[in-house]
Amino acid sequence: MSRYSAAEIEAKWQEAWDRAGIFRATHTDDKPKYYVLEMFPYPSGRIHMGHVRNYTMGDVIARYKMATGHNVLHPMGWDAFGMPAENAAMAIGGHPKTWTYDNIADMRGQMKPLGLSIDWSREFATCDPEYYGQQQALFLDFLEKGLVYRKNAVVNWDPVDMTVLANEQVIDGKGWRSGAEVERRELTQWFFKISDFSEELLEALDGLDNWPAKVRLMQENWIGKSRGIEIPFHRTDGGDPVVCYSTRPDTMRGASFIAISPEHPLSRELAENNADLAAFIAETRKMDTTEAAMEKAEKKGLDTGITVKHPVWPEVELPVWVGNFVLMDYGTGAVFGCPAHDQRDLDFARKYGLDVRNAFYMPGDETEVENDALVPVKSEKVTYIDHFADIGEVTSQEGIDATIDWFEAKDLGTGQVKYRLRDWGLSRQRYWGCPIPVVHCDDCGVVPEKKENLPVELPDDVTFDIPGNPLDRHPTWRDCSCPKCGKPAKRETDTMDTFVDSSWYFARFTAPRAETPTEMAEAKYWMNVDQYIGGIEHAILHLLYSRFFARAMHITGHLPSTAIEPFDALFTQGMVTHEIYQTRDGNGRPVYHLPEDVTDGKLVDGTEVEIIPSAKMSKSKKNVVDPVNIISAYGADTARWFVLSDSPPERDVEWTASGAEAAFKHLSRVWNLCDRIGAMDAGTKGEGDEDLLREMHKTIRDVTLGVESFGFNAAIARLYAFTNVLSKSKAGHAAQKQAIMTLAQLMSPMTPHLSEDIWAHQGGEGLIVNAPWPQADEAMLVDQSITLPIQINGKRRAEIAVPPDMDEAEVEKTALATDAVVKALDGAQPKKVIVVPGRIVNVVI
RNA sequence: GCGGGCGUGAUGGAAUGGUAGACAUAUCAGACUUAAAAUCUGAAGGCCGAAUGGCCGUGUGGGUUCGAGUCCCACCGCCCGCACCA
Repeated sequence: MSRYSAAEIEAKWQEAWDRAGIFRATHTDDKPKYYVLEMFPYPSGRIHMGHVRNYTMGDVIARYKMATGHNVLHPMGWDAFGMPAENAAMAIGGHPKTWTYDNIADMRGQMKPLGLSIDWSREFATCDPEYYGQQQALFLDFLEKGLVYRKNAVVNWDPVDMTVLANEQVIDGKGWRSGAEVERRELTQWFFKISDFSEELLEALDGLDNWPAKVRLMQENWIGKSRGIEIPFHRTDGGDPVVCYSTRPDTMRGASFIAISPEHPLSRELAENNADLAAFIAETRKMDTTEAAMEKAEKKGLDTGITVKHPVWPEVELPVWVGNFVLMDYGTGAVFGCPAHDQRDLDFARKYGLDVRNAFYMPGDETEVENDALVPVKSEKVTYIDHFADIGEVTSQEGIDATIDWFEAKDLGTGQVKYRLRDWGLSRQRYWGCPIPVVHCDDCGVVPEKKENLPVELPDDVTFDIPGNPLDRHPTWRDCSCPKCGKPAKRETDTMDTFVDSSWYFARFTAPRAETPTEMAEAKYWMNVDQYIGGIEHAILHLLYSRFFARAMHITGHLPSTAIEPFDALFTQGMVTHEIYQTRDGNGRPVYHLPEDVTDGKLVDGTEVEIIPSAKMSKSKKNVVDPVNIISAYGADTARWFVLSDSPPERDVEWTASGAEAAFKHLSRVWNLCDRIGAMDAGTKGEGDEDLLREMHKTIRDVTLGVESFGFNAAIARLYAFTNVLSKSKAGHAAQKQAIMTLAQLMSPMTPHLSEDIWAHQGGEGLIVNAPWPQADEAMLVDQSITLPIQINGKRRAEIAVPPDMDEAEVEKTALATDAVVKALDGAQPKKVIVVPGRIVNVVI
């Protein structure tokens, strides 16, 4: 008897697939195409279990689709620009380019043993000049269509990475990568006009039926549509009115002050002749250097001395304050305060002694409140009658809309739809990114580089000994001639946000060597991505940007109109987690230990470790298992099998040594079964052939369903169960052989190497990867006898064995004849008998 | 604060409104072995019982239904996303 040797068979079959060029995708019309894509990795240098899980899921889909007659595209590339390469260059010397390409080579080497069905001929890295040159071409086309523009803006500045961050990249006031508190700076930057697409990006979410509802909802919230109204408040001194934005004009009656942003033009204007105000504005600016501080900062304000008239009751005058809490870049930078119905406004009003006025009265509340009366705040949600608009009850968005209409009808304001989504700032003051292909000319201003001069390549001779952007201080790289007038000019030294790189790579895979960003015929054929798989952490940024890019690429003629939603189906998989093992050093600080150094809760020297519940694998906590070690210990099939088993794919899966061990044991068992069946005499007759084959067909049905619905864990459980049946089966050789070959096929998306080997051992024709997916025989799915539970008043009391086609009346008769029912009825008639064919009988007494 | 999700054995989890706990881990027992590992066989939600069996059981409390882990309402707990957004 031979032993299951993963190392041997995995290398062998990978070579066989390579030789046959099985995974190379070619454009043919004789089969339906299927494009499966996993979010491409950042080349950090090591693959981790998260990668293994992600790519294994994609591989299961890809291989299943191949077996079901699809022309599959399953590519892989590298999201290769970004800070870590520069950080490495700063920390250990060397060049980001060398570091990155070395890492790519390493990771490719670690990935290939997984036996993924990837078309490596399409591989590229975003830092290849062939790729980013096409990205520059896209940029120029976007520029021409007004999809990208330059403006002066207050931006998020990461003082550690020394670069600008998009709003989306600021999390809790900190840089998403560096974790440094983000400052606000005013700079001239490039922006994608994603905000023009707010409504479309929002509306189209409805069509993304095969996206997780959660992701759609997150995008919806991020786009943040709100309907409100802009209302001019006329100044008592005759100056330009102060226009406020509100989504709750129904609270207008409770308005008791106006607050404008320190960055509001009026604030700036007034500050010129008001030293106190100038000081206040300067102070808020200083205070507001970090977003985090802003969130916690006390609400502060300063009275400008200006007053405005209430739009509905002009006799009521409201003071205008400058408030540090008013954002200039949302709405109009000016709001009216309604302290009676807003906690923040109330805090502000109390602090500065401003009025608190009730805006509504409760139904049934007989006492009408005077305009300027101070009333207690009603905290409960109220159904209220609006005082100034004769529009009845205002309880919902419809009521608010009616209020807006009322204001518009009286010419007191203009209804406005606003979005939270801002334009996407893409300029980064970094070296290791795609250069923005424009030139600054003293005479012509900002001039796009000519397409024939693309790619604008990054210079290799740069150093990272001082912080900042090496392109800025490069002696010659900046020098160029103006594409327009030919005079000496300077290149832009900012590079693009790396999210740009990942916003269109899926399209590039359809024609990775094209001389243009895409080739329409290829894009039309392969797009959209039929199944996209990746982490939930990209629910907003990457996926929203990609959706914008697909639209922009359509407008610029790089994608067909059918591809503006690039991902037909999205699946967000959970993480791979592991327990954390820690001890304490002399000062009580935690010291972490690698799982491989811990046995039975103890270190080699016998020290007991503290076990902290499972968390995302992270190097700093040392709760990592290196896929390379797992593959060399057990083989890729074991790793693949285990990351798919146990937990539903969308949930986290905990890596445990015993689980990995169990996966390996199971594969060995299947291998041994194959051996056992191979050793049987071909003519051997046995017992229970039909039972085995029935079970086999049910397994085909269940596993097929499982694979199609991302129920990989359930599919695997079913395969375990069938293996158990097969190993105990006394069936004859022919039936057992059929069973093991089908088992191998059903396992092949998950354990392709083992499956190939079994197939070959059993004399299967060709490669299993080319074999069509087994079909469940309907006739074999029906048992000759089924067991029906009998309930009495909803509690299970007995069961009967009946033929599956027995009619309901007969089933009822049989059920009523069982001892338990006869006894319970005690001669009486049942009130009701419910027969659910094939499932259950319930006798109601 | 707003929005969303989830609560099932010791553990991961399974279950189109129809026998709750499939499958796996850990555990226990047995076989094989001088022994261990490996392998194989079996037990196992809780309580009562020698047993046939009975009662209870999917966070808590109600409801709908012949029948609820699943649907509805309220509450408790945990997780995630968003947020000086007017």
